[in-house]
Amino acid sequence: MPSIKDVARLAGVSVGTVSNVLNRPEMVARETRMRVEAAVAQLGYVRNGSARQLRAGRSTTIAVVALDLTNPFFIDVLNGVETAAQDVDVNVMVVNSSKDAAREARLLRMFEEERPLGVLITPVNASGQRERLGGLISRGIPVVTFDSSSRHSYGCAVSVDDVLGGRLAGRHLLDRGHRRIAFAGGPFPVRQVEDRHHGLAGVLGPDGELTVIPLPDLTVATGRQAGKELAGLAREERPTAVFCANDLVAMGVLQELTQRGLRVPADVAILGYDDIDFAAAAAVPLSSIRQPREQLGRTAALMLLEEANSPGGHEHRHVVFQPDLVERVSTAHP
Amino acid sequence: MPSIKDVARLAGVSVGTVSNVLNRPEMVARETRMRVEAAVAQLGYVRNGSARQLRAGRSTTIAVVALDLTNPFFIDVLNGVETAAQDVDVNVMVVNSSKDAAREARLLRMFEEERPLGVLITPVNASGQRERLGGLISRGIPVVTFDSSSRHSYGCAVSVDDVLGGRLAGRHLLDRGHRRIAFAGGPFPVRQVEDRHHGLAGVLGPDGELTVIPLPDLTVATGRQAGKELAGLAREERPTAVFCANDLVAMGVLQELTQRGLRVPADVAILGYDDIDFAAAAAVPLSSIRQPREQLGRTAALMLLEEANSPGGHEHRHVVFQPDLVERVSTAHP
DNA sequence: GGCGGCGCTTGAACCGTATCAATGCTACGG
DNA sequence: CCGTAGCATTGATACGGTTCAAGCGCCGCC
Repeated sequence: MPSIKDVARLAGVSVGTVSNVLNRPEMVARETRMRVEAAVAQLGYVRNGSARQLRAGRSTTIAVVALDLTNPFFIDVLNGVETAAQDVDVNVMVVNSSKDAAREARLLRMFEEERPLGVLITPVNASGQRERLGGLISRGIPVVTFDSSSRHSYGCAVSVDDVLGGRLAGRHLLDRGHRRIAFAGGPFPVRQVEDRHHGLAGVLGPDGELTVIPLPDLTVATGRQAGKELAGLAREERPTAVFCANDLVAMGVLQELTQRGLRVPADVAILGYDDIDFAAAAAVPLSSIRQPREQLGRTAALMLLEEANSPGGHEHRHVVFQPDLVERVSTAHP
Repeated sequence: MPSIKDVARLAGVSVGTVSNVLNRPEMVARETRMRVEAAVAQLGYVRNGSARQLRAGRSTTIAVVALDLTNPFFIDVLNGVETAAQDVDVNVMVVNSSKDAAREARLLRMFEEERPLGVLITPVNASGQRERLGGLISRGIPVVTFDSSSRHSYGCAVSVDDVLGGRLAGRHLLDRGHRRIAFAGGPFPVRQVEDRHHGLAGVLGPDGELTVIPLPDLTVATGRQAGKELAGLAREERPTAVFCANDLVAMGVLQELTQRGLRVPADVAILGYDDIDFAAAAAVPLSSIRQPREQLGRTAALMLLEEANSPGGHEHRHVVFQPDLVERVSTAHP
């Protein structure tokens, strides 16, 4: 495997010069540069990343710790991150915590060793967050949390106003004439779930009647569970609309209701959250609360890069985006 | 930032000893070891990954170049990879080529510099595959292709028999009494698409009447396009079943047909491919050809690790899995 | 008592690169 | 003709580990 020394020897220059050709080509004489470039090509030389990083003390890739890659929401966020990173020639690597705190801890420990340019993370849960992220932060590795489960973060953060999302949902359903409304989601310690519920409840006020269908998880499977519960209720006490804590749940509810002969939206209206592509593609296209996913990712990446590039003082910021409502058939007028 | 030297000084030993405590603890005296461990803890020392890797010449993380993270299929494969890697304490990092050849090339170049333990990849396309992967291979970095678009690979490969998948689909639809059958998929240079079509066509023989609805891409959107085409046909010439090149397409077809008042499976049966979770959760649960996704990933990872651990001779292998059929409502008897 | 062997530790070499002070060279102005 | 400025190149050093031959002290054996 040719090293920079081999290149130097072949080109008849010193290693310093080769390094200059590679990193600051403008400061080496044209003729020398060409000789070096020829040698590089001839040997098929490629720089050694570890050596560079060791010397430089910093990497050039940012790490994203995704909470759950099976949720398309994160994939879209990821796209935003990659867009921003690409512009400044920074690489993005993704790892998957799969909502597993132990696994997340392992990954973060690994990053303490690898020292990426920065870490973008949706932490698994609030408890222990401080300890798990502390190692990175104290080592000077910028950490930006996005869509965090915790209300207060250590460092920069970007999120979407979930209380507002809940309010949008509530107003929309009231507008459509619904008064008996269900909220399907959980677990409740999760901030997003709590906030969305809270926003909804706040808007309904005394006029509405709010039923909560608690779920252990936000997946299609638990959504079906919720659908089953709804379908089991007598018509006169069944909510006429369900607000689901995310689109996966909404899809499950939709499927179960449909299969049990209930019509959406005529019998029960369904409103989801996240506006994932699959939601629009459902049999009854789902209305949903849309989060600016790519923008979320892009902004998070930009904040991370900014922090990484300002060695001195850096003001941590907290950017909050606003969700909006996407109306589709599942909440149309009966 | 404390280095190994600081630890050595604090513990009153040489750096070599500290290194031994970290890497071969059994060969250092108990008392010394404890002193070193105490020093490590006190300083909060963590090893420098780049330095280790520079010295060792090899990394301990394997890289996965995913073709398209928006397709849940790959996420499941990824899970299999992570399972296998976890067992031997190897990390997995994911990057996303997004079906973009230029991007893939950039990522592979980066890996030539970073020298991961190995690279797992579904190449964007067959053409140019040799050049893009050649750099890695000639540098001794094992490459395993999975679900590759090319029929012949350089190195180990794991894939699923798509021709068989097509045959299973064809037989099933014939069994159900269908004779006018459509295949929706594309682009055709893609091996998977070609093979699935080929398998189907082979089984139909002269009895059946096969219509091909070519698509530029396998997404929900193009699936809707296909659905529109189907719905536009007069009843007597409309195929009574569609075999879709993947589940995303099938979902699009399903949605469009349903919205245009056609019943599934009564008017048109739909058969998908991949058996992603969303397929089971569709309004009309989709029948689909299932690929052993996690196993695909697990096997690919194991082959990669094996190659990485056999410095001498290593026989490249090609493992082919068999798909099977999952029957659901979308192809039930009318 | 000397010697061999064993268990543990040491110190130095090395991995491949970036950086920077020092050096050499040229050309130019005084 | 000398001093100097400017440019291109060099060579040494540091980055933080791992590894390995060599050293050291101690014990048991002959």
